[in-house]
Parts: sequence; structure tokens; C-alpha cells
Amino acid sequence: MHKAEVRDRIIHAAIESFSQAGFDRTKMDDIARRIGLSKGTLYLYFKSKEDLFIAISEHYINQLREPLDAEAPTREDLVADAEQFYETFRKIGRPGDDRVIFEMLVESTRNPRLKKAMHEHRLRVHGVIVSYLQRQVERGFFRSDIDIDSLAWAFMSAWVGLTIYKLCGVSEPTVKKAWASMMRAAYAGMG
Amino acid sequence: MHKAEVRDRIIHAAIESFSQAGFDRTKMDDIARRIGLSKGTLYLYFKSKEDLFIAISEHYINQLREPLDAEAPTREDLVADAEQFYETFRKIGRPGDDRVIFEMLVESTRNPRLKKAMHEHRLRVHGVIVSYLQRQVERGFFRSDIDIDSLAWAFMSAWVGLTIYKLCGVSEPTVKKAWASMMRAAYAGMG
Amino acid sequence: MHKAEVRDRIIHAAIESFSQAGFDRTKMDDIARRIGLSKGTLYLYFKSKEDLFIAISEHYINQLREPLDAEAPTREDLVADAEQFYETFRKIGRPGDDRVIFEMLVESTRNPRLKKAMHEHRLRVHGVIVSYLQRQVERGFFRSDIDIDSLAWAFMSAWVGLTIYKLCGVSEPTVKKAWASMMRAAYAGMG
Amino acid sequence: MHKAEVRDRIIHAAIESFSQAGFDRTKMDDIARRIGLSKGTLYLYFKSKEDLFIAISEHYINQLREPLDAEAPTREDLVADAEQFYETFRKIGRPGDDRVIFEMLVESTRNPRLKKAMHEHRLRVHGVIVSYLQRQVERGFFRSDIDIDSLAWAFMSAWVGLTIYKLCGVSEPTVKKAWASMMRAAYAGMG
DNA sequence: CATGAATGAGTCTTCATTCAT
DNA sequence: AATGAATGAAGACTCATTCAT
Repeated sequence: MHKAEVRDRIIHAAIESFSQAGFDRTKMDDIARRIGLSKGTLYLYFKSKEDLFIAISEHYINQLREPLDAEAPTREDLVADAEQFYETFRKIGRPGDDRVIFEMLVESTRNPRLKKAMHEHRLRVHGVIVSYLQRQVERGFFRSDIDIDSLAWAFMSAWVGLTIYKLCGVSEPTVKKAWASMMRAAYAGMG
Repeated sequence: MHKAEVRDRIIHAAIESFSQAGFDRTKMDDIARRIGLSKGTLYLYFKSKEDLFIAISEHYINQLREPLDAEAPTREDLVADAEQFYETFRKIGRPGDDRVIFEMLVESTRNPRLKKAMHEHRLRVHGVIVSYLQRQVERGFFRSDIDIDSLAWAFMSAWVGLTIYKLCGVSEPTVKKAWASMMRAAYAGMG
Repeated sequence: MHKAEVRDRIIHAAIESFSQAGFDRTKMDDIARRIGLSKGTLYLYFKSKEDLFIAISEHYINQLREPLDAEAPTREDLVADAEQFYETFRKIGRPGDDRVIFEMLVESTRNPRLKKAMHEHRLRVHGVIVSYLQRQVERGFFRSDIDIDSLAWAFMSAWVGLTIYKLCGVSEPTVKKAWASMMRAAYAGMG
Repeated sequence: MHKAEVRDRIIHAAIESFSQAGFDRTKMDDIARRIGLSKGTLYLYFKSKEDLFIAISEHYINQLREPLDAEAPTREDLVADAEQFYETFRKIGRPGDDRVIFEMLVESTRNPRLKKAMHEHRLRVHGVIVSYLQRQVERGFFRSDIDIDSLAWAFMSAWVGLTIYKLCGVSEPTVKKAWASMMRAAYAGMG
């Protein structure tokens, strides 16, 4: 079990490094020193820098979060929920997570292995949102002629975009309000 | 004039390289070879690799595109316009542009000079969208109680998110339909 | 006794490794894994990788093989014996031995300790061959004006050369026939 | 042409290094410093350490030396020639050459590309010796029932063996006399 | 005795940058 | 203006060796 613990510490140090410097500018030495280990030790746990990064990515990708399960009792609550959505999401991840996920996004545009994994993850998330919207249609909260599939992609995109904006320095409240307004408008238009 | 032309060719070669490989993995040599110049020559035009990248970024940042100027005659046309928006945008940029802009986004999270420039650009785009929405409110096409500022951010985010999804392999039609659905819903909700 | 047995198993695993990969590319880890021991354990038996190699070398060097003791009854038998020589030698060593001995040869050109040991071994073998040839001269099988000393070196060289050729992919029958032809010609010339 | 000259200097520095330390223990840095260049420069001329080594090997392999062309007027001269053979050979190569060729031999037992090249070279040398012996048979200097093919291999082996013995510290005169005695005996036996 | 986790010096290789021509 | 040879700092990765358990 000790080994698993060290592995874990490496992963967290790596997340920090990758978050701060990005994949290419992160040095194995830097990761090692963050936890008082030597460079060589990292290679006992991960075959290469890329492997370490992929391990982290898979760690995230496998955490499928489903914050959309609860049913809002009324249509108004539904809107309120959607607005809360951002807050909910934000609280789940450790600080810094967004940044690594961004790195994963960047890397995935070049690394086929990562690209595939992230695409599958995206499809799973999409599925969750689709079935959520489906339920609301069935409950009569949304019109039945909406394009659920496309809207799910749109919501996901907006989420990704806002996350990136935040990384680029757009303030948290701005981002949160943007999400809420969008949700309010869209839900109104869908109802 | 000759000098400006060479500079231009370098910039375009660099855009291609940065698009394909990202900033860190782009080699000066690669850029040079694309236009049959020697590595050394690049340094006559740009002080460093970073400088070249910043020059490209500024080149993009200064291209403020305002495709929202035309006034739709009816509310229905407005919605149709918004749906066309994606198509419009897509046609403006050369293929590959998205990718460099993504690189710029990545870099801007670390490079203060770039961060500032991109933030200013973002504010300008935001301003354009805000005044566009404003006009629609004034024309009575949108309700006057909407949070124009936040919605502008939301639209921009959705745009950025979709662009990134496209880079990650989400198909063009999917992305386009997502944008259209979102716009239709939001405009309906705002009306 | 148990200790001697483990030591022996290490030596044999090492011989295999050195044979396959050569001294420099053999990893202590590889040797250890071949016999299900841990790397650390090797160091309880041998101070260093070099020490282990030297131990192996000495193991071989001390095996002075004297297949030249039997007296051929006639001159014709002598020639036949010489032709069989190759076969005889070949059977004595385990397969793979040639390869380690080649490694020893290589190393001995750099490692003084090994160089000395191998030189002494060489002199001993030379001595055996010299006295063998001497006996044949005394029996009147070879002319008395031959340069026994030099011929002994020549035979040894030819042997070494053929062994190396075999390692380099020259076929066993080719090598064997080469030895036989050489011996037949030389013995004829010496008779 | 300047480039070819630098390339040549690198090759010679490399030959020295490989001769002294062997492939694995030769450091690119060491090669570079021998000729006052930087490590990086080597990589402008050779893709990798292995490539540099292969280049050297091919350089040697392509030098097919044919010192057997001259016809001896008498049978006695033939023997004398053969005895001189060693001397002749020795003079052709630069000092140190034997050592690299030995390294090539070692490497060729593992590197398929090198193995093939050296085998082809070996076959060419073999061909030269075979036709030399053939000529002597035709001239009536050697008996026609000798196994020319096998004898050619035997001579080559003896040569290789002596070369290696020399590298291992056997003295030059010893080696030379060994060759002469062997040749005298074999030629006598073949005549 | 045995282990195997940890080490860190050592090496190859890359590539942005410089500069003499 | 252009070249391209040369540089050397930087960084990933390896592996013999050590040592606490």
C-alpha cells in the first residue's frame, strides 16, 4: 500500500507541475523535487513523462461526475438548478484541476491515445446531459421539438468556454453570471 | 516593401507550424524550411521564437471582426442570422487559424504580455456583442430585463467551447447544429 | 554450501546475460530476474558488476582444457585427430560460452586485471600445444626444423578466428571444414 | 568541401575514441572535444552515435584491399610472399585501425545492419583469396585436390585471430612469426 | 540473508540562438 | 540581406549501487 501512496503523491505533484507549466515545460526533476523524491524514482512508477501525463488524464477522465441526477420539483426550480450548476461543478474539482484538464485538451489534439480517451469521456458526459434534457421534456418542462442532442453539445461547449475564460483571467463572478444568464434564456426559450 | 513581404511569409509559415505542432514543439528550423529560408534569417525579422509568436498573436488580435453589424429586418431574421453566425465566422478565418488561436489561448495563460493583449481583444469583442444585443433590445426584439453583459460573455464562451470541440475532433455539422440550437433557444428565451 | 549454490546460480545467469548483451549492455536487474533474485542480493555475493564479470572470467580461465593428451598411434591418426579437434572443443563448452569468452577478450583489451589473467591462460594453453607438437617431433611425425612455438600461436589464432567467425554468423560446417583443411595442409607441410 | 573535411575529422576522432574505449564507453562529448568541436556539431553530421559508428564501419568495409594480386615468379617466392603478407597488411591500415575493426566485429554480433555489411565484406575478401589460391593451383604451385574454399576461410580466421591476439598484448614479432610459420607449413602441405 | 525502493551521476540528443562570411 | 555552421544549455531517461527494513 505504501507504493500506492507514493504513486499518489507523484500524481498530485505532477498535476501541480503540469497545471503551472504545461506539459512541455514541466520537468520531471521539478515534479520529483516537489515531493522530495529523486528523478529516478518517478521512473519506477511511470515509464515516461507521457505515461505519467496519460495516467493523470485517465484519472480525471474516469471520474464521471453526474450532478444532474436530482429532479427539480418545478420548472422554476429547474432554472434555479441550472444556474447553480456552475457553482456545483466548481466545488467538486480540486483547485488547479481546470488547468490540467486544459492541458489534457491541448495534448489530446495531438496525442491519439489521449484524444480517444477524452472523446469517449465527452460522449459519456453528453449522454448524461441528453438523458437529463430528455427527462425534462417528458415532464413537460421543455418543448418536445427541441434538438436535445445539439443542445447538450451546446451546453457542454459553453461550459468548456467559460472554464477557459476563467483560466485566461475572466473573473469568477463574471463567468458564473454568464452561465446563469445563458441558462435562464435558453431554458425560457426551450420551455 | 520587400522586407515586409518576407516578414509576411515568415508569419504565415509560422502560423502553419504553430498550428500543427503547438508553440513548444514548433522548431524554428521547420518554419524556415517551409519558405526556403535559413534559420538565421528568421532572426533578422524576429528577435526570438517568442517574439515571432507574439507578433502572430497581435496580428490576430488586431483583426477585430465585426460580423454583427447588419441589422436583421425582422425578429425571425435575427434568429436565422444568429444560426448563420457560425458559418460566417468559419469562412473568415483561414483553415488552421483556430488552432493557432487555441495556442495563443494556452500561451496567454502563462505569458503576461500575451494575456493582456488577448484580454483587451476579448473586451473589444465583448463590446461589439454587447452593443449588438443592446440594439436588439432597443428595437424591441429582446426583452429589456436581460443581462446583456453576461449574455455576451456566454455567447463568446459557447463559441470558444465549440471551436475547441472542433479541434478535438467533434464533427463540423455537430458543432454547427449545436450553435444553431443554442441560439434559437436563447433568442426565444430572450424575446 | 547454500551460499555457494546461490553464487553459482548468479554466475550462470550472468554468463547468459553477458553472452546475449555483452558487458556494457547487461543490466544487473536482468541477471537478478533470471534467477528470481533481487538486484540487491547480487551485491551480497559480488562487490560490483565488474567483480561479477571478473569472477566469471576467472571461472573460465581456470578451466584449462587439455584435449591433446592422447597419443595418436600413426601419423594418419594424428591428422584425423587434428581434424576432430574442432568437434572435440565444441562439445566441451556449454552453448553460449564462446560468446562470453569473446566478451572477456574484448574487456581484457581494457581491463588490466583481466588482461593479465587471460594472458596467463593463453600462455598455459600455448604451453600445452607446444609440448604436444614437441612430442610429435620426437616421435618423428613432424620434422624437427619446424618452429614449434610459432606454430602453436598460429593454431591458437586460427582457433580464435574461427570461433569469432562463428559468432559473426559463419556457418558451423564451414568453420569446421576450414579447420580440417588447414590442419591437413599444415600437418602435411610439417611432416 | 569544407563540410566534407569536418566530417572527416569527426570520423577520425571517432575512430580514436571507439578504438580506445569501445562503442558503449565512448562519449559523444569526448569525440567532439578531440577536435575542438561541440557535441551538438556532431549531430549536424551524423544522426546518432550509432550512425557515426556505422559510417565508420562502412568506411572500412568498403576499403577492400587486394594485396594478393601480384604473381610470384616461383613457388619459393610464393611462400616468401605469404610470409610477407602480414607485414604488408599491417602497413596499410593506420595504427588503431585494428581496434575499431575489432569493435565492429563485436557490434556486428548484435547490430543486424552491421552484421550484414560485414558479412558481405567477408565474402568479398573470401572471394579474393579463393581466386588467388585458384591461380596457384592453375600454375601448378598447389595440388589440385585442396579444398580452396575452406582454406580461404582458414587463412582469414588465422589472420583475424592473430590480429586479436595482438590487441590482447601478444607481441608483434610473435604474431608475425606465427603467421610465417603457418604459411610455410600450409603451403608446403598444399604443394 | 534477502529485499526492493530510492538515488543521482552520467549520457544522448535537441534546438533556440549567434555570428563570421 | 542571407546564410548555415557552430554552440551549449537543457532535459528525458538509465542503471549501478546503497541501505533501511
